[in-house]
Amino acid sequence: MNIGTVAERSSLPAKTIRYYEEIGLVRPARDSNGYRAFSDTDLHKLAFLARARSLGFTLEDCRSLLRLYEDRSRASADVQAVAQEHLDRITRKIADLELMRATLRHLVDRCQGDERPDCPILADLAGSDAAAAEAAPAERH
Amino acid sequence: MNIGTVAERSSLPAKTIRYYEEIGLVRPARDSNGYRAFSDTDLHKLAFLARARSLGFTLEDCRSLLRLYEDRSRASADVQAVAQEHLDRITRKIADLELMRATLRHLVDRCQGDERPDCPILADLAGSDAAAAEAAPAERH
DNA sequence: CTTGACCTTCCCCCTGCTGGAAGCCCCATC
DNA sequence: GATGGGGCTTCCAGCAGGGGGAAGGTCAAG
Repeated sequence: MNIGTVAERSSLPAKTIRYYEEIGLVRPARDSNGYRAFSDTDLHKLAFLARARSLGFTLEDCRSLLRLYEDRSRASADVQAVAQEHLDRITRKIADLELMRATLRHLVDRCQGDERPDCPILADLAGSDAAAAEAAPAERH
Repeated sequence: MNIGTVAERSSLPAKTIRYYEEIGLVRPARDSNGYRAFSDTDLHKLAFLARARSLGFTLEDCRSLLRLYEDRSRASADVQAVAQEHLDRITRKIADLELMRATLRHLVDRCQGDERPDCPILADLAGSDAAAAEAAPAERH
């Protein structure tokens, strides 16, 4: 298979596939004309990568997962550990974003949104203590 | 004020402040020795930027907000629009992450986490339809 | 034979910094 | 006056995770 076919079937852009080869995640063979020649196994790996990326794993996580996937004597605990760590990162990220969202929502709600210049959002950003005390649920320090 | 002082007071690294100057967010004067000479206004702007960044605004958002902040004839609606758009981005991001989290949590919970190789996490990533149908709350398409 | 769709490599661009090297500057100390 | 240790300056390189596009080789159809 050429890269276009594989791109379509794995739903990864060709650019991305070339990049994954560059960083050693896949190692397709080459035809005599220099074209990459992907096997079914390569395609399978790329689909694996696409799915892992869609779950938010970093490329380094993907490398580990792919190694485990190919290691028939792996321990499922090792896979679980990678996934659990990622899960924790996601949970922390969500918590961060929810804090931001709460603060922003509060500020946006309090802003009149008219043609006048007075704005609690800018007041908060400018560090007005009154604005901070009154408008921001997230603490400032 | 020299950059070190300003860095401390704005709680931004000196490197970051130089970067903000490079992209035109601040324009400190220069002493005869070439050192950056920050005014109170510069410091104020940097603190504004630090706060806006901590709320997750992009640097381009920051540029807009700073312009509005300095425009005494601004309409608060314009500020609100920037913040609302950012709020929407955050909300979408949280939704994405929550989808990932639900799927991952499900997979991690179903994995035995022992020394055996069988693992629903890898089965899902590998696109096993059985694993997908049974293990993944997030749809695959 | 030409056209157009592929494919190749190459390098720069993005966001938002961070680290490091090489080289001034300034103040204190010996 | 030399020296030492901070500061400060610039520039260069790099991180993730690719995207855009140029310049050129290849291949099958008409």
